[in-house]
Amino acid sequence: MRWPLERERRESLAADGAPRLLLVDAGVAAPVPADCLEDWIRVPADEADVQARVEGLRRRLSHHRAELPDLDHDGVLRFAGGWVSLPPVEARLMGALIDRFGAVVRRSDLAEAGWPEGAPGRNALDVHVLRLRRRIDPLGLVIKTVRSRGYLLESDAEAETSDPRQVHVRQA
Amino acid sequence: MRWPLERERRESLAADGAPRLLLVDAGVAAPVPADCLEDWIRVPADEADVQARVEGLRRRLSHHRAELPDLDHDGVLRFAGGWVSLPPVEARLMGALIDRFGAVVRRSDLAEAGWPEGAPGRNALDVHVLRLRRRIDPLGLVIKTVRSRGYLLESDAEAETSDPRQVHVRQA
DNA sequence: CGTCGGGGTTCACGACGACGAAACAACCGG
DNA sequence: CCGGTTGTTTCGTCGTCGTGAACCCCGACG
Repeated sequence: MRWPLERERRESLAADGAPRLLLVDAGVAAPVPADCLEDWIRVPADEADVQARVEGLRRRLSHHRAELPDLDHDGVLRFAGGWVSLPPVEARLMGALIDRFGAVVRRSDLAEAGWPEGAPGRNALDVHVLRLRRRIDPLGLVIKTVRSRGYLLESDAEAETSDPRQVHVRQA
Repeated sequence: MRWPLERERRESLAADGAPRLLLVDAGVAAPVPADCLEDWIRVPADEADVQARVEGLRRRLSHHRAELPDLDHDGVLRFAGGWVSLPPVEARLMGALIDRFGAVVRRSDLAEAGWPEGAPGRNALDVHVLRLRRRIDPLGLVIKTVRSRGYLLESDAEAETSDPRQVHVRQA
């Protein structure tokens, strides 16, 4: 991406833990990388050099961090360098969503995961999904609704590239 | 260091886990970094760019091997260039927190660490955590509460990226 | 073409429990 | 006597979790 042109794009990607290569314009002070998944190069530059940096980023990405959100036994959810703590019910829901990260989890399965001893009212699940959404938002995680089928967890970087309506139709 | 002149020095430093900045001569293919603590720049280069890369490496270094707070046998806690002395009980609590730095320590485990001969009243732990918080604040250390699960020690640099719920009003 | 209803989202509320904080009493070493 | 440590009590605050209800979107149906 361009620098400093695409400043806010950099921040949103950083929040998601996505790798970034900043093409720094001449005469601009070089930015200090925010984390291990960011690099920069001054343009104009040799194409081979750019490729070398991209390859370096790619290697760090795979070797360094698992792409999956991680939920430990104490209800702490870690993702993209940040963390939040989840209360018991939401931790169990999140566990079920992570098990099928990127795929649809049916409402009944979620209810089963959240309340093994039998679910309370029907609306309880909706409310907990709402609260879970708010909680994981700062980590760059998103819970999407697939109408009348269930919910789906993904990182909001991938979320931009998919049209909700098409997902709805294509699920047949 | 020079590249490709000091090839074997690069390998020995890499083995030690030391950060490296390769100054790549013109006309030589750029090497792909072996790990997160290596970077390269093509010479001749602007001095400011070199400094930016060095700073980036430094930041990654502290990110990777986050220096742990150090607690000696006399109850002196050192971190980030400063120190405070801790009374016996709080020193034992801090020891348990450092052992699991960045992870959740259950209240029961903390109580066990603080009072091996049996815990006093129920609130004693709360109060000691409170006093510990005030003591370590000037060092840039933060004890976060993970409700109904325990406590978690981290440096306040990483704290910015985490749980936004617990932003406390700071006291004079 | 209106309206009805299912599916989802969001808010407000109440009950309960966990935690924070201050104030206080007892203790101890210099 | 004084200041620092320790433990307790008490009260206030806030997070958690279920419920009810308002609302929105959209497709079905007469």
